[in-house]
Amino acid sequence: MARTQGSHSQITGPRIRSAALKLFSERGYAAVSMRQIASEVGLQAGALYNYTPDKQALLFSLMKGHMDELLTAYRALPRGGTPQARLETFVRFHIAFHLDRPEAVFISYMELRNLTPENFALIEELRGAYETELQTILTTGHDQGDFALTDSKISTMAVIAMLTGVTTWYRPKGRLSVDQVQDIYWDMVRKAVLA
Amino acid sequence: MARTQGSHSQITGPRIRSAALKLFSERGYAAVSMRQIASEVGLQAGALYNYTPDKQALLFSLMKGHMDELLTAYRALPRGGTPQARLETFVRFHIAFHLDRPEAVFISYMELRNLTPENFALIEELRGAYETELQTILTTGHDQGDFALTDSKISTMAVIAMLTGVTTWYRPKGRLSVDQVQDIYWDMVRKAVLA
DNA sequence: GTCTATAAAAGGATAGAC
DNA sequence: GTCTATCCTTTTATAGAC
Repeated sequence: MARTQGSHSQITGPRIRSAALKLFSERGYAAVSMRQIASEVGLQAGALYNYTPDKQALLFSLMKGHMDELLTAYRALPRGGTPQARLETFVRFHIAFHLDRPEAVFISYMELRNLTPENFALIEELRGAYETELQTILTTGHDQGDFALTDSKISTMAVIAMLTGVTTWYRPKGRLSVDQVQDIYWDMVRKAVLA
Repeated sequence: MARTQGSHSQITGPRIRSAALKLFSERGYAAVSMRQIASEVGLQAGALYNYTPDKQALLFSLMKGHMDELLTAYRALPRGGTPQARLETFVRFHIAFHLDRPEAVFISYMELRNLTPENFALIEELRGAYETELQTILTTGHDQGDFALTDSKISTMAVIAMLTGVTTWYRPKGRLSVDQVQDIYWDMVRKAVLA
């Protein structure tokens, strides 16, 4: 049965992170109190400080973890093939990855301004690295004559904005599967950059 | 010279709205206090309540004003022509309108969750009406064989997400003019929905 | 219409008992 | 490792003087 006191260090940390992820994504970092996070986990507020030095570190940890996971997962994919094949891989990966963790995606886009300047710079560097992965594909394809782009940086931003937008409307119980969504977006992206 | 007391009802209201718009967009609704808004205008916090019943009403007023302006401005445009011409009008309008008021755009996308349920429903209705304008263009073009769409609702969301994304990277002093940005995005949208 | 003053609640974070 | 208790600050909103 439930204990109201005792030692749970192995599982309490992840539960706090999970609760913070949920509450931050639902209500926003600034609108969520440490007491609310603690309550969600079944703790008193003071106990949280055994796991994070402060609220800011908790937010940063969630965002850093998300960006690290994004880059690691993408870079673990096979990288060969034509620019078109690599672009298709990117599109399908981006959609699947983002639809799989909507809360972390939401936080990572919405709470940037609540990071300290130092933490913001670190997250932006990771985001930039991910964007560069796509931009490299697009410029390679452009140089080989497969793609027609006026400006590779803008195309990069446009494609990422379009793809990330799936998280604003997709619902797992909805009428479309992730596979179908991937097919539809790949079709639009493919045509949009076509030579 | 500056007065520290006195009556300014004609201009204080707009200045409060302007200050709130700026601060909400920079730091987020929940992170901005009424004192900070008042300070930005050169008032004490209590004076704000001559202009708004509470903080929530101030946020809602800004978002409602933005959405009303968006719909009114779009519907004032000429509506005739082929689906392709109407789509181009939409794309260019959406970019120009959004780049012209980045703060209101930011708030209207980021602060939805800080609205009361009633206010949220009202804003969502306006957003839905705007999306329907685009979806109508796309389905008309699809039915006439000009466009090839797997799913008109998804195409609508994808195009809007892509276009609205300009506000995340565009800077007025940057290397591209609004005209150039419109050209680039219109090229991508046009190809993306092409039959 | 704005000020000062204040009420009443909630916030982040810490100390010390267990 | 968690609890209770508390410090100190900040918050939204109101009351009454000017």
